Amino acid sequence: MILKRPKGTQDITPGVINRWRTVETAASGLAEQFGFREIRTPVFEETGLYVRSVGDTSDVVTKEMYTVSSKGDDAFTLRPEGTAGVIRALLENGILNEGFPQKVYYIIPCYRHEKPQAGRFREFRQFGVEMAGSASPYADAEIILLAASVLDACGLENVELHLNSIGCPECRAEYRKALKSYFEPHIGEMCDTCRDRLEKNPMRLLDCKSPVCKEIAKNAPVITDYLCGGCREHFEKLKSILDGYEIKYTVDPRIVRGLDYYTRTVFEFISNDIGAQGTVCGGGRYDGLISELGGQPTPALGFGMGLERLILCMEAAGVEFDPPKTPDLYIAPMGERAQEKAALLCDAVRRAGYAAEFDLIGRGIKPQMRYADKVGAKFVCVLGDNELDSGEAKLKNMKTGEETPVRLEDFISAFNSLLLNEMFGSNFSEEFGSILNDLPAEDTAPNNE
RNA sequence: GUGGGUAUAGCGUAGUUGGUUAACGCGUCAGAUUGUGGUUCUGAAGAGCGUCGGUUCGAGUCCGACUACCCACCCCA
Repeated sequence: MILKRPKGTQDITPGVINRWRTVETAASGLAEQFGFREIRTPVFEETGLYVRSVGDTSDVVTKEMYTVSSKGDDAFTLRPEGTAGVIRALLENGILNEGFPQKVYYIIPCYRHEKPQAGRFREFRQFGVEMAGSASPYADAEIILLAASVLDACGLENVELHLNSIGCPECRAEYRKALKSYFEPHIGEMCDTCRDRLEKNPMRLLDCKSPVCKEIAKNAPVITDYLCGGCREHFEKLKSILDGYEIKYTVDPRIVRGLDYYTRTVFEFISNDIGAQGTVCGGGRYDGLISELGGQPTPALGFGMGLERLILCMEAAGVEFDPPKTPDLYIAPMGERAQEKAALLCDAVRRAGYAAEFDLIGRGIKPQMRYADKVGAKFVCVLGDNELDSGEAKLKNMKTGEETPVRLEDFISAFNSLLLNEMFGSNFSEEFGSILNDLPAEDTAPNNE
């Protein structure tokens, strides 16, 4: 009986790992271009961290956390999101004392006990960034631009940016009052959860999908009419910066976000191609979080991008992923004596910086050729008694079928020139080979990245 | 937590109104005269039809329960 993986998790098998490499290199590369440095924090944190940051009434905290007790000590929770742990780490390591702004990014697995569905998992991976120390709308624009750049680099064009401002605690209080007085007369007609929301979190009333509530919410007051002067100015400036970047967005007053720490700017990048869970990236500003977690009051903001959703979008759009790495050379030994030689030769080729394989299961020549073809080997070298006795073998170019004789004693330099010719043109090694041969082998080999 | 759908070899599927040794494609392995791949041809291995229990002379095909997965609500990445 084969055991099954836990519900809501997935295996990322070798056959699809290149999809992940594609998005991870795009994300980390762009983040670093924007001046974000990578940070890595524990997968579990003290439960209280999430209760204080994400919010003790949020769905994430009240019903989705994987909390474990550790030998009767404190309760720990598998991180349901990245921001809280990263801010904790920035505080704990004094990084916020090193000057502003601080900009970090991460690629991490997160855990939420939800019922799995298309684009929703119990273990999912996020690319996230956090920036601390800037209250400027240029900072908001900067992270939105970064997110848009990553989506763009992944070949996605049908992902829409939805933007909103939910104000600061002051103007939000005004807005809540307005919402309450608007909904109160209608509350009898609305669904149970909404009745509950009226007191606890009236902003969620706008989000309800039930037709009746939706209809009622249609004419509800919008937050943008209740923003205080500072918040309004911030939002207007952000929009004009985005216009300058020619980033398209729609102002969507219904975006309120389920994590309690957000203030002012909130945004989502939404796709229509991957089912009901279309939010590929969500983020915003959280100016109150750092002080909430015990630091000096410091403006901050960030976003999280769901990598499996990102990959789903790319698959739906037919985007080509970076191809997997293939062997530069496959050595096909025939017989015991040849296998010994093949093993040593293979080792030498790898030390020269190339990817190489040889037969490990004693197959005949034909299956070996098939294997070499299947794994996409660029060259094959057949090694049998003839080659061992004469000291000369052939390197077969699998694309052209062309065979080049090589002396086994200077196999590496011959292979080097062959590959360089392949990459840069037919006479490359004749013109530059002598220079390259004087260099250490490692420096002349392509690094295959 | 609520609702709907599906469940046949490693993967993707076919299995008519229940009836002989469960079929096909891909993949895997092996051959097609002697040491060379990608095409083609031939052959082989591999499931007893999610589990349990019913109905029946007889069930992959009908009924029930359970389980798993998928999708949707909710919420979010």
